[in-house]
Amino acid sequence: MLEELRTHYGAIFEEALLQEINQVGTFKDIPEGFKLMEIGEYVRVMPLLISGAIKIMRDDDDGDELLLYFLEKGDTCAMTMTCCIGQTRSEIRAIAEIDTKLIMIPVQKMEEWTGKYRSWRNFVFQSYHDRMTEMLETIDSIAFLNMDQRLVKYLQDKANFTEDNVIHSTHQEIAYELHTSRVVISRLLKKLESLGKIELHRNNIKILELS
Amino acid sequence: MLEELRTHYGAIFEEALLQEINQVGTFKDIPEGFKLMEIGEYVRVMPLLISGAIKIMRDDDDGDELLLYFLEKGDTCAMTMTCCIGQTRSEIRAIAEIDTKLIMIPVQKMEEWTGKYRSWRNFVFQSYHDRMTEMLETIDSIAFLNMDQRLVKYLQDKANFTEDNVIHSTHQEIAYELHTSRVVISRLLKKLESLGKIELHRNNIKILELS
DNA sequence: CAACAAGTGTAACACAGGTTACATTATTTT
DNA sequence: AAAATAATGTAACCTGTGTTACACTTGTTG
Repeated sequence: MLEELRTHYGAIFEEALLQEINQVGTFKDIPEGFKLMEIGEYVRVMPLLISGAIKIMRDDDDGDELLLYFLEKGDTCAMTMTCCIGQTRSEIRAIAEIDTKLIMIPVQKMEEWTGKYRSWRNFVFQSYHDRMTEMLETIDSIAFLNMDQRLVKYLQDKANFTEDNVIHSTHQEIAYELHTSRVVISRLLKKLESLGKIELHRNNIKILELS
Repeated sequence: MLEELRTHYGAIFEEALLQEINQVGTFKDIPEGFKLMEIGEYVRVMPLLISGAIKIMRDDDDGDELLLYFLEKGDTCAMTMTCCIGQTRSEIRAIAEIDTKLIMIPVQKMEEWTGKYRSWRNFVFQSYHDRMTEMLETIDSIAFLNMDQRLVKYLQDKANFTEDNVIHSTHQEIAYELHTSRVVISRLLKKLESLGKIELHRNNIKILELS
């Protein structure tokens, strides 16, 4: 584990901290689709991503849902920290988008390290900042963009972080994440196809040239 | 200043920290409408609110804007911290909604205190958490609610934190904050009035019974 | 292989809310 | 007081997108 830890966090954490993480952290392999966190659950561990991607969704009581952002390698769940400290429940749902490797850190350590390691503090603050920025981008999208623009952005983003120009999603799945209906997504995708920007197949969408 | 500081922050900060804040902080009286921060500006100080309210707006390049949330007494601008540390530019615009008293803390101190005072760390983390939660609420509103529901929520929120059931805004101002047009707001307000929930006057709206 | 489920394509319609245009009323400026 | 400006009221219209309904295709299961 120490090896992978060093690869992804060696540049930002000091040696002593790396050793501590190696000691108290638990390495986990998470399969695609696994639910890591449900709304309303208490948070007891903090994840440090090694590889893969975790989808963060917002849900309301009426079954409405919306994709907020993805966590990738080098990221952590910023909300986890304060949820732990403040003993509050999770506001979001976290699902492995693809197979994912991560290290689980127990709550108490996080608190301890914040006083002890400057690099840890900076990491936590940076994480907060990154997540804030992504929330702002999400707000920009839903407030200022039309559905067709949001869809294009969604396809681009997904192709980027999966490093695959074929997106393995059904129209229904995309509709859930953008909080719209399947018919609307099918309609807009068809328009994109007729513009020569994508190719539609069953269960997957090939991106030709979106930008 | 120490007195007011103690009133609002005495319960959460340790004595030594209160003393330090008193020494290095600058007390400021901000008049209603004053712009504290513009998008793209560098952030050099961190505000601690004593009283009043600060409106945080998101803008895009095309002149679109949207109200994100309000800061009140006991709050601070969470984004400020990491903007300072990371030397990045502000992503948001901050305007005094009403006359506001606050204490400005220079950047270097914040960093120092984070290592030195546990109470300061907790305060900063709590602030991040609160702001995150408010951003999520904003997302809920724009993603899951209709404009009439958002308007009602807006009126309620505003009446709450100004502790005044008369809202001193024009329809145009409300339209900007909810990112819609004046005509739409006028239309919906008129409907609320005909339902006996509000009373419309020039430059102000009296809330009768919204919930 | 028949039956079924899942995924997609498409038409027809409904409606919230954005746009344009103009009238009316209140307030400020000259 | 006249003129200009700001705020509001309202009608008529347009568009994006959500909804319903149904056909068709592909893969799966008994």
